[in-house]
Amino acid sequence: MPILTRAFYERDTELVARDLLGKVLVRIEGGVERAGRIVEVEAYLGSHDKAAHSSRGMTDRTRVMFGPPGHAYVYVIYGIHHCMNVVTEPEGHGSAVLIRALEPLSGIDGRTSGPGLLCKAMGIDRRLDAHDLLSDDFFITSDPLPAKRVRVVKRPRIGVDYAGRWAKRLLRFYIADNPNVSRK
DNA sequence: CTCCGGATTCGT
DNA sequence: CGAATCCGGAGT
Repeated sequence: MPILTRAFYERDTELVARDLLGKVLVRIEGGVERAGRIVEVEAYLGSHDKAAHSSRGMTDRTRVMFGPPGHAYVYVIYGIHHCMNVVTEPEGHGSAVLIRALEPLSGIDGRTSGPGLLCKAMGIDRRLDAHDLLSDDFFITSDPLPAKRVRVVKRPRIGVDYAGRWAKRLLRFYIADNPNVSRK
């Protein structure tokens, strides 16, 4: 199972988002391995994207988004849940891909359809913010099985109605007919 | 320092 | 449809 390289992440964010579908997110903690196939993502294009956290400039929280690609950007939402992103494009761009749903593969207890739910099921929290995904305990690999031909659905991103015209962009991607997608 | 609101989820 | 519940970010 080859781990995705820095070069994979250091590309156009929409391409990375699309290519992450079908890849496998792995978290190993205390000898326990948890893994899930990525079936739904959203692209946040950079500081010009009004729906992206980075559009408010670099702050303590968003510094990771402006950092080098291939790192996790994990933040707390509504004081209750965590959301996980992977940083994309060259350092300084402020772009990332939000992981929104997984198909459970191994070691997973609980639901994985939704950004907060999958973080809970995978044991992902703020301690993993800024964690390098080119590491041996938290990474993304390509599918160990032969790549399937999947149809990708494009929709507006969820929960960003405040972002004006950016709310209309089709930057949410998911695998068609996959039952683990958070919503149709 | 205070105040506001959120890339969500769950229960009514 | 409203509550839960914390913290980042903006303003004083």
